[in-house]
Amino acid sequence: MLDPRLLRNELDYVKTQLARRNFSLDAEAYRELEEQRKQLQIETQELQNERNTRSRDIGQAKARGEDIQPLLDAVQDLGEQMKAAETRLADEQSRLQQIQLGLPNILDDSVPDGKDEQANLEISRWGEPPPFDFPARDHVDLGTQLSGMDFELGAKIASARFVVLQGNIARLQRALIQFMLDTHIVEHGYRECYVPFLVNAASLQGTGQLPKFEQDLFRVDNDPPFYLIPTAEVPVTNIVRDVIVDAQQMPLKYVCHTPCFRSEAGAYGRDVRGMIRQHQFEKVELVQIVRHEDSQEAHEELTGHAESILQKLGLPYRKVLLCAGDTGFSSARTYDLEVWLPGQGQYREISSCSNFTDFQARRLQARWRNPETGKPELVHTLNGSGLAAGRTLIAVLENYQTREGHVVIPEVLRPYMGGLTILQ
RNA sequence: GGAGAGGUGGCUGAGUGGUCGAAAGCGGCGGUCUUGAAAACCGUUGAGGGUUUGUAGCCCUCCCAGGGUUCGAAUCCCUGCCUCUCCGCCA
Repeated sequence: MLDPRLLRNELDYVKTQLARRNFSLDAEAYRELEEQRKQLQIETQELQNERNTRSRDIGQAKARGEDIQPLLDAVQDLGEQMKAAETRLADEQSRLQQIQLGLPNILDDSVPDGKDEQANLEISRWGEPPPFDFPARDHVDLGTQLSGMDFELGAKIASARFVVLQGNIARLQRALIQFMLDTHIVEHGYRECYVPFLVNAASLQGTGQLPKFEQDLFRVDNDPPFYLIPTAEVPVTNIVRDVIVDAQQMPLKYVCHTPCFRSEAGAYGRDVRGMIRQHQFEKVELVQIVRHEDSQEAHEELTGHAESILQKLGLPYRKVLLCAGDTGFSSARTYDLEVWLPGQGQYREISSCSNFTDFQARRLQARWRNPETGKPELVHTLNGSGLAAGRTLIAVLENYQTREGHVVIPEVLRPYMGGLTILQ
């Protein structure tokens, strides 16, 4: 959510900023609603004030043993008026709030213009695509040949976009997850956590998935409904919902492995082959809760933590700064890390690292107490995949394949694989 | 699933329907004392919002949430959520 004061005082600025995302804000309509709100709120509060004053007088008169009937008569229809005003104000405020909840974050100045991924800005490349002297197989062929990756079985048990992994391929995915968690805990100072995979609507509104993106989520038929988490970002960031964090505890750094569930509505034709786009996948997520003046630096640091996993695994990747049109709803600035997939002959997203500034914090009422002012201030929230384990598994299989269709296990994973060096 | 108890400020914990946003204690902050610290003592200390150039003043809201009764609700009534205890069941 954007600062309501900013919307009130600098509406044209907001409109210009949001236009970068191709989001069109009807400034005139908003201004009108805001004007009505102001009138209604003043009116309502005046009526409440009168009610309070008169009730106090009645109390005092009664205590003195006076006849209070005339006073009671005088306030006869005050209550009605006040209730009516309160109702109108509540309606008006909820109308405004609905609009506010639908407005995306304001982009950082450094975000390049552009409407889609074509305009993303490549920042850096690391590693070289492996120089195979044979035609590269994709992970579906490799996985099938190694007999541990079965999409038909996934479809039988659940539906399309599910997979069953078995044997050493299943173990390899688990090894990747363990390796990532250990690295972030030991080397990068994150705190591991375990969280609910089903969350309530308030949590999803806090991080920005609701009310606007319900079609991307799986809803569980419960009253009130639960939703399967689309990312650990949701439960982990909600740790600080309605919390005022002590200054000494800042920054908070969490790492969390969870399955993620996405309906992929609107992506029916895309990436239908293989494990690239599944309804369920494993991910290790990094979340940071920081002071506002630290979030830029934290964004670089967190992205670096995700990069270090790719580097330790020896996977070639590039780092991309997303353009205005490609940056997510809640984010002010996002880096994508794209890993080289020999089977596709292209770089594909394996991590997305975002600075949400105070956008989520305002929805979450997530604050910290600034010792300098003694007052609560909104935190800044950040997160990034460190990394998407399913896609990392794919990347390992494809980049470490041999002519025979075997897969060499990267050094750093061998301790997690009981010393195994090759899948065959 | 059955039976019972309860949800008040950072924490503990009071609160006959009438200046209660709320006693007291702890904690925090500031000060006195001290070479320094501790102890003691004094003071101070919730959050959100409106108006406004305003971190000034004035005002509104908030004692789990949502309704209701009343001139007036932390206090009374209803519903929901959550927590705790016991029994049953279960990983």
